[in-house]
Amino acid sequence: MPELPEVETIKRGLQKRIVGRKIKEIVYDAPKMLQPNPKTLLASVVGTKIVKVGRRAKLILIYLSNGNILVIHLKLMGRLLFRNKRAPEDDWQHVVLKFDGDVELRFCDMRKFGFVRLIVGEKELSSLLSEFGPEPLTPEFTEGKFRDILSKTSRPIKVVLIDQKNIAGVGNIYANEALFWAGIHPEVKSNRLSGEQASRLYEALNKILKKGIKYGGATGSDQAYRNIEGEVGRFQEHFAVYARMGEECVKCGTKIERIKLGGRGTFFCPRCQVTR
DNA sequence: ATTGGGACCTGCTCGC
DNA sequence: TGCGAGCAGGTCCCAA
Repeated sequence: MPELPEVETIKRGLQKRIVGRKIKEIVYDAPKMLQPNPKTLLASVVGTKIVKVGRRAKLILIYLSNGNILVIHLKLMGRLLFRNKRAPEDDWQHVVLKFDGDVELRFCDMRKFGFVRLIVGEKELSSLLSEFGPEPLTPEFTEGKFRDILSKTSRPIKVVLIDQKNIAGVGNIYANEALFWAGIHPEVKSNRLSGEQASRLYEALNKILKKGIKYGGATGSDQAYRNIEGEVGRFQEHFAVYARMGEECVKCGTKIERIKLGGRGTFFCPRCQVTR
């Protein structure tokens, strides 16, 4: 669920709330969510201070005063909630970082797919992060680079967009939306896009990711996504195609269709989104 | 080399 | 009303 804009929103919240705090204790009831294992993680984390918070792709990076880094992935349903320790327990609360000042960060995840991973030093971190493609909304993500990536494969463009090795942070929602605004059918082979189409898609992708951040991310009908204060996002109010199967296209009124691509739901307007 | 499917888990919705 | 099948935004791993 949480894609680049949602994770970015969470990161910004964490920057305001947890930087400078000391981690006094970590409690958990789902050992698998702590990697490589709870004992190792706790031993090198408890007692340190948080020096900064970052993001790469859909990963949250929490830099600690001893040079180690906590990497958090929320997968489909994970939430990070910043709470006073006396606040009532949250749903699916499985890992809690307890800070000084009677506050804590609660990692809640109904499916326990998410994880907190201990990374020892910058070297291990850069090797982990090097697996990802360029980061959108940064200078490294140029139109030239984007076109180069698209030209290297014949997979459907929708599948290429959500592959983290190609472009970091784009998931199902934003890939569907970007393709709609670019007027491109999701099944078009990536290396068959015209220069014009690739250019439009580059612009659409950047625009939709910025818009997602502006609206604080998207909280779908399952209500899964929250920012760290527990609030829902507002980008879902601006979905053009995602989760709108059978509803009218915002541009032409044609009914939005749904197919399956890359193993997941893919939504598009059969009239506005063309193959060439 | 790609790509499709299942696994990881749990809860919700839909159709019979 | 009850029940099982199918589905869910991410990623990894394996087999074809």
